Amino acid sequence: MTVTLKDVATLAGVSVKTVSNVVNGYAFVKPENRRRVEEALAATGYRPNVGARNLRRGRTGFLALMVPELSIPYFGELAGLVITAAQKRGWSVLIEQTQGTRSRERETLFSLGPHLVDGALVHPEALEAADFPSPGEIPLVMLGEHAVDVPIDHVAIDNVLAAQTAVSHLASLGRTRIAAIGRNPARGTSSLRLAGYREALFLAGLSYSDALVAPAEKWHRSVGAAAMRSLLASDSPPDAVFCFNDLLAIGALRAVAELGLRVPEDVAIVGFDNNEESAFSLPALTTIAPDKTALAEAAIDLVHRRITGDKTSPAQDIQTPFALEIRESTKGR
Amino acid sequence: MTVTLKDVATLAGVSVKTVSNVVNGYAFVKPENRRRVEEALAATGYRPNVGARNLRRGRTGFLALMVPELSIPYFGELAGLVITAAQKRGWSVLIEQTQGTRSRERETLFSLGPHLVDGALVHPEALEAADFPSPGEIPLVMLGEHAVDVPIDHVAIDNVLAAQTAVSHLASLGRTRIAAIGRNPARGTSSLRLAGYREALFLAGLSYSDALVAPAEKWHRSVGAAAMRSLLASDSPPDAVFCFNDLLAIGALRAVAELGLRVPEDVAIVGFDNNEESAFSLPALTTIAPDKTALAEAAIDLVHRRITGDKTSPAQDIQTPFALEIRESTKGR
DNA sequence: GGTACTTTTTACATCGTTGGAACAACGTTG
DNA sequence: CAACGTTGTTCCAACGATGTAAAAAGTACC
Repeated sequence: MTVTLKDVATLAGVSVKTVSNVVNGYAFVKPENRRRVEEALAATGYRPNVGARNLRRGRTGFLALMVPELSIPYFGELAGLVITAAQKRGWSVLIEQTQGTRSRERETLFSLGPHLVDGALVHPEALEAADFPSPGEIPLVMLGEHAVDVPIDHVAIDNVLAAQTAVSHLASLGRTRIAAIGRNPARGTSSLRLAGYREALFLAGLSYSDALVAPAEKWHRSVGAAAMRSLLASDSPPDAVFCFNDLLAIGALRAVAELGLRVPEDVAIVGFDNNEESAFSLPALTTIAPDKTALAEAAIDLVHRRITGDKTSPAQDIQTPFALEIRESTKGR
Repeated sequence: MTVTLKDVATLAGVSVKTVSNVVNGYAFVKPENRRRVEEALAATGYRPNVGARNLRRGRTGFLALMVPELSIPYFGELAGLVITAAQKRGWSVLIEQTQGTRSRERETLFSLGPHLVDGALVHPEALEAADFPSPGEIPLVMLGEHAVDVPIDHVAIDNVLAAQTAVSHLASLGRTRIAAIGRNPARGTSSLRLAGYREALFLAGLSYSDALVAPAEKWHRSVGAAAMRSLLASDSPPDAVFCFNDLLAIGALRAVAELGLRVPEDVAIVGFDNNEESAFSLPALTTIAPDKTALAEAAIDLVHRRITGDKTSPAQDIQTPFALEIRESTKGR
């Protein structure tokens, strides 16, 4: 049923290796033979057995991408871009979901044998430094915020600066009671964005207050709504909110609307991630827009470099660009 | 560096095969030897070489999932569920994106050699019957609407009935000028949902009018907004709209809002897919909610059955449940 | 102690492919 | 025409695992 090199060789009347040579574009094959082999190839519909080839070459042709959940828009979008970038380099991408739990992340990281994939892009959420495998197992690139300090290649935007930019924008609109939603000590991202938030407050001459920082276990829409409700229920409610991602912001928008308040007149809202949906919310969401394409391509670039040779140079830390996308939720319509 | 069976065997002082037997849980191994092997296994940190094992066994341990684009929420959510369901059965999932173009879909389908993956779940958008590979290549399961008539296992909800349900809901609210957005002759889904739309109109005693059916090349938010604008600009604008997916509906919501009209008072809107974001739009979207988990699990079930044995029984056609999720965009707040 | 049987281990071939060495064929050259 | 470099092809081993079959070890019984 399945056609092997041997079948093609028999049909073409040459050795298996000659067929292999044709398939792999080896230069020195007599035109006559090349023609015969190519005909046999076409006639049989030969497809190389990737497994066997990789066994021989010591490569698998696969990359793993580890993310919390594909159903989260940011990761869906990112995964799509990573797959596209990987394809250009001839890799197929295997996706592993961890639900953002530390145990699943550890398990996944550990299960990525060198035989399964050539390398991996990981977007950790809760991993700690100790969880990382001894370096040199397989090439690893970390995506997203550099929560822990491990000597591993890493690509992300400058989270502190991005958060600071978002909050400074709110301050520049004259808002003085700027809240934040998304504090979560277990997530590295959270502390970076919180740091940016505090920096911006400081630069604007505003004072920091714990009461204005709402925690959020999961950064989901419903959590954002709940957090917003509790902020608005306080004695001195905020006149602006920086949400640590767009989902929280979308939830916040809804909570504000349900209380009959207006965005941005009563409360201005800024998100983070620039999910596609955020350009269409009502009102459209002002947000930090990371260049996700650049992120995906830089990551693939890095892992490519590690796989093809460079095993030794020190871990790199690449920052990709971002922009503040100003929309209706801060500037109105 | 990499540990093979041979290394473990040397360390344990037994033959390679005995180690293999231990690894694979073969019954007749002397307790003493088993212990020694297990120690050696632990000491070396042996991980089986998946490629080699599969070469021998003729299995790869991978499934492919072919979708148009992961950044589309429906596919992101579905892919997540498929991966989870596959994992329970010990498969890893490889994702291929086609952008919904026929050529990419054909290419992808063709490139799925039997060596690369054990089976594939495909969600075609533009494929035609002639594009399908000769049956028996690798197990294939079609997800989503059965656009073309090919003898291939297939899982989906009843699209005609679902569309009919959605539109009947609008009619039951007393709406009489019910429009539709999403007509696209190149997509099988479109004709099914259009058929359901017409059925519902008929059942409600409403007449069909081409003028109320807006085409949509891509079912994206911006297209939905544009289509809605043109519907509202007509002489006798609709008082309700059935959008062929949630993205179109989200776009429509925005167009209505930009014109200063109200949903659902002036125009009621129903979507299709129940994307997570649709529960949080303003107003929240009434929509057809397919049971995506059931869909993913049924598909994995089917492909599992085909891979492990049953190659001969006729193609199955499984219908998974759906529900009408009534929210603010039709019933108000 | 020999026979028959069961349990345990091993050697070997094999999956489909490619790298390397060996070999064959060829035209040039001295 | 022998020696030689160049080109083209074949043979063999290897990648790491497992199935098969046969060898070895152990047990039971007469």
